[in-house]
Amino acid sequence: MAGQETTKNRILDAAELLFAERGFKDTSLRAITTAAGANLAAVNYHYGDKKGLIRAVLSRYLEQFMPTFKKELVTLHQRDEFDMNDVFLCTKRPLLRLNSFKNNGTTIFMSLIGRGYTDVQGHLRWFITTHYDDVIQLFVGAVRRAYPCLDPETLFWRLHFTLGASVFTMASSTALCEIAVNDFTTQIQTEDLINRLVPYLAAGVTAPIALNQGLVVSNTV
Amino acid sequence: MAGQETTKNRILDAAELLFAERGFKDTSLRAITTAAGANLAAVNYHYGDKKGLIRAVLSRYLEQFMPTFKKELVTLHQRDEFDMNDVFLCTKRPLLRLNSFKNNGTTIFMSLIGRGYTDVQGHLRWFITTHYDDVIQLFVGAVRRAYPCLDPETLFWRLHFTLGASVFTMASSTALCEIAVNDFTTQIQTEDLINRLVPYLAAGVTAPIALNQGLVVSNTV
DNA sequence: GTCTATATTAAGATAGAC
DNA sequence: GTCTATCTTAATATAGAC
Repeated sequence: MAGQETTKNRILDAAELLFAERGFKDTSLRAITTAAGANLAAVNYHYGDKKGLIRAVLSRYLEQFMPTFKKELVTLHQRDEFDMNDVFLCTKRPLLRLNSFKNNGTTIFMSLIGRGYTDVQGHLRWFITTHYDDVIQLFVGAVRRAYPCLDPETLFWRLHFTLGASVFTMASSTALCEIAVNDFTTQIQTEDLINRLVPYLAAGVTAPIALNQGLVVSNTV
Repeated sequence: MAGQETTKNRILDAAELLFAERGFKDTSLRAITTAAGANLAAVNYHYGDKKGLIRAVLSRYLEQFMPTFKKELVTLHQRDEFDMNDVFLCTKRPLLRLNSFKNNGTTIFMSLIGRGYTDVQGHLRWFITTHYDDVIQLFVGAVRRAYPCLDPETLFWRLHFTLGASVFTMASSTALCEIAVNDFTTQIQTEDLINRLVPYLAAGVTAPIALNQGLVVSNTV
């Protein structure tokens, strides 16, 4: 079904690699079809246009990731109490599972998410909030339960910072980890990266609430 | 000297706004020259090519930011002791000073840095490390002094996470803060954003060192 | 320094034969 | 479904008059 070596699938496979490496805008349909050993016209035939191909690449990964991520979150919510590390650790298993779905799957997925947020403005964001809003709500709810004293505005910003740290790391992880390439090492590195990222994010989100530490430049009273 | 209303400067002013908004790749020379009220050929005449223009835009801001940032770091290093918040607060005054250099200067600079790291791969990174390596070293040194027990690898990754959270927030700050537009409110928001970001980053960098929390999938012993 | 006109390149997309 | 050939558009860049 999903893994057939059809032209349509070869294009998808080639596209996700190139998109992850160079970004969506910087990857031409010619580069994709050449890498896939397909004809230039094939993309338009099978996916309508480039946007359709991007959507297909993103959704294939999201359909792998989101359901298992949701399961983790549901399980977490069943516990009486948990901390912020537990919340972020919910991403771990779903992320690593992508490596069995596809070679280097975790890294590719991470890069794609990063690209999707920086390259195409709002495209991915819209996709996720319309299709997977329930998962987002579960996640935000878990963060709130783990640290209830966060006011909504601080929560909003800190989740945004978190997204930034994750997405940026993800998008450039290939460039950074250009050391080892074979599968086993990649597996180790991916898990290691998550293990490093989780405590950082958890500590950031649970930081003491900022005081009003404005620079007093000219205080008249 | 620097603020003359020459065509060359009008192009620079128009370019930095458009680059910050849409990114480097998505901003055509036509859009820039039109906004600047200049002829299309003027960019090539004054800056050689588009890369030259991008460099000029970036370096004009970096020349404003880096020297004052360096001063703050030197002053910090003179103290007997300081914590991680103090380290990150060194960015605050230099960043806000950009608002007197130019309207909305802080936000524009932040966006440009964000764009520079995501759009053009390595371009900005090279620029900073070759021209301002001393400042980077001072900064990393301050982080080390504030939290000496960090091993080099953990330090490396956490600074990278920090860069990601900052850069991503910066690049999308305009999109997020599309609420208020007038200068006074912008000033407030910029400072507020820094005040929110600093404790998050400081807490992340000083998080407890990650234990080896690997997923035991199939442990044979 | 500034303009018009144009060269060059590259990309997305489609028509129509097979 | 796949291919060749081609259309269309848009971008960077330059030549050469003024």
